[in-house]
Amino acid sequence: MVTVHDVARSAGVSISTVSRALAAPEKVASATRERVRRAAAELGYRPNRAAAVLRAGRSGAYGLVVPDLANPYFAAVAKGAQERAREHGAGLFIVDTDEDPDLEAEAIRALAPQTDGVVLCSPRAADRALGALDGRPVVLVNHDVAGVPAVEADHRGGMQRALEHLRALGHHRVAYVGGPERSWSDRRRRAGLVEASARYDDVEVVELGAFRPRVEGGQAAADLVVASGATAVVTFNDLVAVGLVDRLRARGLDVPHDLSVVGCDDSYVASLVTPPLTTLRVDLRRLGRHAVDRLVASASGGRSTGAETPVPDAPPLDVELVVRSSTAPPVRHSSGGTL
Amino acid sequence: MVTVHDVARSAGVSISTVSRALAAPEKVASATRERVRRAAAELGYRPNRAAAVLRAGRSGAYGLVVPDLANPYFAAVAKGAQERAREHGAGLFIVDTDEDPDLEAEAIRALAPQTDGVVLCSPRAADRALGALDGRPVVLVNHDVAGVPAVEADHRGGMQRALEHLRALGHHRVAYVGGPERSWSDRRRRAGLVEASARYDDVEVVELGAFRPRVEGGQAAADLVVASGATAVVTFNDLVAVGLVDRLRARGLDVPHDLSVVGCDDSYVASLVTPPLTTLRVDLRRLGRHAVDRLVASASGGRSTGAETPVPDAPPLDVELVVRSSTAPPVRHSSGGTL
DNA sequence: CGAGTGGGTGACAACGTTTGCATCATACGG
DNA sequence: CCGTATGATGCAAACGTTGTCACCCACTCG
Repeated sequence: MVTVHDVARSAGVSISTVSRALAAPEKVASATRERVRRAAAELGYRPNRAAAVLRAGRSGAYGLVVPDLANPYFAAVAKGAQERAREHGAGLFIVDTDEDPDLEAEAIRALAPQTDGVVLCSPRAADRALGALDGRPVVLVNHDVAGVPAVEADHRGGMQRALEHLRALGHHRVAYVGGPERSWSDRRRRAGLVEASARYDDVEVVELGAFRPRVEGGQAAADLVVASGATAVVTFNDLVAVGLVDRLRARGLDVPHDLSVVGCDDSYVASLVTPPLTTLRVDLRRLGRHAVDRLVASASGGRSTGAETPVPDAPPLDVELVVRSSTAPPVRHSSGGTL
Repeated sequence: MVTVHDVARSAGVSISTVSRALAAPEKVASATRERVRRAAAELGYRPNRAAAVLRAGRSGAYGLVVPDLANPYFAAVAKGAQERAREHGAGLFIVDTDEDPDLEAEAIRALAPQTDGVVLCSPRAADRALGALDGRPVVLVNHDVAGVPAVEADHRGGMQRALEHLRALGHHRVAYVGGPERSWSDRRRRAGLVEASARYDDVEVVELGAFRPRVEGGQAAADLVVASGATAVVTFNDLVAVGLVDRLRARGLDVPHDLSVVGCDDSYVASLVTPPLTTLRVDLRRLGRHAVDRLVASASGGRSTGAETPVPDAPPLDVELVVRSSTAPPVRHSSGGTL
């Protein structure tokens, strides 16, 4: 193993100079710096992370906690976060909690001491989670706790756009098929849609209860949607939309003619199913990148100044409407007058 | 921060005893062990990983290199690997190389010194990659290099099952729509199908060239498949199958009546599209778990014995055929006699 | 009853880095 | 030409853990 000592000997300087030349280049004369750099490159020196961590207290690695890596939503966030961490020269420990709050708390407890900060994505037990971190830098994704930096998508704006789209098509009664009861995202989306509808007096929103955020959830919701008399529906995510479409078809109803469907997330199933789904797209990769950026900012900022450096809250990420074939004007057939 | 010293003082023993009581319980008297354990728990002692790594040389973390986390295939493998690593009490650094061979080599170079071993999943540059690791434990997934432990799925058996299924339905001419040219998986699947067909003298396989392993690839392949005169087709993966079905439909052909389609992977799109795809399922999560198990085995085995402990090659994971609605007997319409 | 044995424990060195402090040389102002 | 300020460098002490070695005691066997 090549150590600072080897580099120092080869460059004819002391180990302190080597360390400084690599970590704090401005503190060393440029000639020396170059000599050290060359020697390091030549010997293939790679600083021992463990030693640096031990001495300096910071680890050069961050943590990311997600409920389910197999869910393309979180996979995309993880990809973005990983990418950005790499660009910052840091590693990323990814932990999949399998949606288990206990596992989540445990993961954080294990992660906290060996990382410089943790990104919590859609935490299932934010309260306990935050307790386990005692003051270590943390960034929340899809969650909100007073005083804790967070990164989020502009759900409100997205829902606004979805509703405008449906209204422009001529829909006046729109159902919302919600996700899990305790989901923060669900609350935001639901509220966004209701809020958007309040702006118009010719559109009303029917809120439908909690459903599993999967295909089965959509299947379970379909009959309620039909019974609600809505001509259009916005779902918690794309999978729910897929299940909804599936069940509607089984009942002989046609999407979009009998019912317009808007999904959420634009996960890649949205474009694959029949009909391709109109959906709300969030740049998840970017969400992950942002989260890491904020973490880096609060981690280094907090350290260098000593005092609390309140990293300014970033503006929420744009949510855009992707129009495909699952939305259309409502047909005014026999049931047209029932509303 | 609570250190061994604090625990030692509290338990009235020396730091060595504390270290042993926690790491090598059998080497310490049970009464002392209990006392130490209790003191540690009471103080909330958490060993400093960095210090342990620095001193002991092993890091308690593994690395996983995947080409694309957003691909559900790799996401599933990553999930399994992460899960198993956690069960082993280790962390997992996941690096997404974005299919870039350079990034892959760099990732490994960065990962190698700070982990106890690395899992390379579908490496894009296995040769360079392995060079970068100089002798550190490594396990390959979906790849094969002489002398390097690997974990793989039983592609041969899977293809055998797919072909038997199609033959039983009455197909005699089966096309294979291949994936990327340099893909190891593609070579295995292709060879598996050809090999299976060789067992029967009433079935022949038409191999079709390299296609992108995505929806577009399938769309591009569709016309060639039709022209080939095959009545059934097996694709490199599910996405290709989806693209294929899409283009066939656009041409007014029906799946499964005009052409039976078998996908690969049973990624979750397979059951969502219309018609739901018959496909070959691999338990990817298990694949990831196995990879980590083998890594742990070769990492600890190699260390404890000193000599090379050739971890026995694990049997390939079962690949099972999931029959849905994209396969059916060929119809003997006008073109029935052409073959 | 003494020597040998071995389990249990403590003292201490090392792991490779960062960093506060001391040192040295150089340049500048008086 | 000397004193001081300043910038560049070296020395050495940590960081918290593991593991080697030596030690002590109790027990056993001759």
